[in-house]
Amino acid sequence: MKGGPTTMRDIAIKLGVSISTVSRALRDVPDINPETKKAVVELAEQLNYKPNPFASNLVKNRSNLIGVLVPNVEENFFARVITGIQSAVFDTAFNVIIANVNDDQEREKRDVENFLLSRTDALIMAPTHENRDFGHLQEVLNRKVPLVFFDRFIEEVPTSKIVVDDFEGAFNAVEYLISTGCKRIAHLAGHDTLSLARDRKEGYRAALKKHGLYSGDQLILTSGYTYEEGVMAARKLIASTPVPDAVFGVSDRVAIGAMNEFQRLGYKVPDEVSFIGFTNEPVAEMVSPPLTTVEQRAHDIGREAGKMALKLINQSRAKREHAIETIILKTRLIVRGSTR
Amino acid sequence: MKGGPTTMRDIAIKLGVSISTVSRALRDVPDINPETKKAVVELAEQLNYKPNPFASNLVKNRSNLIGVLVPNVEENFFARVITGIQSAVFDTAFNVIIANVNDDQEREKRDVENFLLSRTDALIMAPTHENRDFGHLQEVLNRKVPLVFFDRFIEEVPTSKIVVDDFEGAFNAVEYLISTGCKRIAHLAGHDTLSLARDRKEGYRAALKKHGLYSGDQLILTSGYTYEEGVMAARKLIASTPVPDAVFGVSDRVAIGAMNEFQRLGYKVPDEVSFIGFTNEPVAEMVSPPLTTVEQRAHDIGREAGKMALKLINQSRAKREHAIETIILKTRLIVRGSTR
DNA sequence: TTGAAAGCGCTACCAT
DNA sequence: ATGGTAGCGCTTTCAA
Repeated sequence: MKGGPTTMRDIAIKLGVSISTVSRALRDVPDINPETKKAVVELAEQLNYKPNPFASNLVKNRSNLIGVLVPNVEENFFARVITGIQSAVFDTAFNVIIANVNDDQEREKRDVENFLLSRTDALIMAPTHENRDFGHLQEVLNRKVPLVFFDRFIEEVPTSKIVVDDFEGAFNAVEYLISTGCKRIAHLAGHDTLSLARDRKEGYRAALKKHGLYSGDQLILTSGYTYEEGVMAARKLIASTPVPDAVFGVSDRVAIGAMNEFQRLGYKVPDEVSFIGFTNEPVAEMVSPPLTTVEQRAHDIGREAGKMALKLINQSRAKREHAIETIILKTRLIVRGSTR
Repeated sequence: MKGGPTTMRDIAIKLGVSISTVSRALRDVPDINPETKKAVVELAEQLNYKPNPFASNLVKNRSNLIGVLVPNVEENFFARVITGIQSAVFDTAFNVIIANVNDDQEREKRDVENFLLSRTDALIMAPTHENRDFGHLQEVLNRKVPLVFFDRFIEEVPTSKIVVDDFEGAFNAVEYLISTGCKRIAHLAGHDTLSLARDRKEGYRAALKKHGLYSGDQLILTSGYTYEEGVMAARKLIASTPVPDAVFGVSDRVAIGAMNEFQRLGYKVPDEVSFIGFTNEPVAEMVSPPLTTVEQRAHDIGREAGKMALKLINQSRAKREHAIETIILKTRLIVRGSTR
């Protein structure tokens, strides 16, 4: 009995059994006398015994930690994904540890290495934009640490992923614009480094083509995702002739930036110009008019990613190889006041 | 040489020295021959040696983890605080582990206990609304684990904290409304369980009193913090006579909800009614008109909290007692279009 | 300045 | 069903 918290040793001594027996009683192992088990568990309870995670981690070389890397927690989408992951993992033995990468590949590398050092049992991540160097992710695969991508993924790194159907989401959005009578639909696009940006752009093109409205990419502006970039893009669109009668943004923020700037310069929304965004952040319903957008199901993405990580962890333990699985969630168009 | 990663043992054998020597060489201990140290460090580098955190944690009974508990990551304010904490901790030996408590005291208790089990070296948290039971926090104090509150705090739990001057922020906001000619200023208040809600309310009252405009609390509505609650509150205000000519909200969201509802029902903002919020979330500049608000310096709060946690950890190590320190950051009024 | 040895708390293997 | 023992990788006495 040394000062610190109760250990198995304490329990073993008080009960006159061996430490091994205590260890077995406290876990779900078969070979244990129910009465012994009961006695141990009761005494453990009474002495407020808590296992020391380091000791068992050291032996088992696992951490019971799931590492999550997001580009930026301050983006509501990623915050919601985190909540989703946590809800999937909440009543398991695992804890979630979050790294905020700030869309910086160097930081991503560093954080992935840190997670590997900490023996995280799985990694869930949305890789950064500029991923040309996959060494750190390859290392994750080499070590057989389960890796789950969400939202974004890297073709060259074969692993499981959870994404939404970006193509279809964009397609439906643009088709909806067409159904309300819009003819000259601009797209504020993200950079082609991200598959989601490419897919949304493709969905946009496909919808136009289907309805005979596609005549090249003149109405595509590679703006980026932010509010300010939306404002800038709007100015360019307004300078063009004729001015578009609808704008489909790769993100809610870029769409809102554009919408506000159009309105500031005197255009009526949605009468003269319609706007649709992508993601359905809370801000979408607070702006005027409320933004029609594509629900990206952040929470579901997170929950599925968490579930998949847990599943892969169990598979690893059973020494099976990971099957690479892709879950594609369907989006849903949320119609609000920014469209006719 | 067993398959796994390089250990100190591997280095010791290759160099023909003892493990103790390797251990000393790899840390900053004085009693070590510079040449031995050099040789060890070089070989370690070459073999890509990485210390096993569990082993050293087991011995030292520390985790190099700083636990952060936030009510809800999906609130932009808390996401920004997290970024701030991470920026303070980034190039230290520590990692930040985040728990998302969902404003649920039971979950907070559970997560605090988890952190204690994981031997987190410090805790940074904004306690939940309904904190009547402090057992888990008392336990943190008992164990001499540094505890830092931010944004919210609990009088009964004496510990260091980082807050903004809520009273002054509210006072300045309301005084600004008065300076623009508003006379009948309503306050959408939070519940008195949170000191920040009480302080903002007091700041509101004090500004009115100073200018002879206070005549009781009839214009105070205890609405809550959300957009929807703002919408509801607006309806009540509009039903009252006379209708207020300004609204000061305890949060940006509640202010925006109210502002949108006033506008929907035909009121001109800011000509007929002015609005001020609190926090300066990004949404504040996206709504129409852009919301005047009190900058709450989330990032600074996080950075200060992180720095304070690190400082307290070092003090603990030196076996000194913690000095309880309170850092009060000054707010700043950001004037936009929702006020005259 | 270095080495040997004990031990952090737990798991897992081999006996019995 | 239980106990003994070795060992996970590291830090930290104590001796030399």
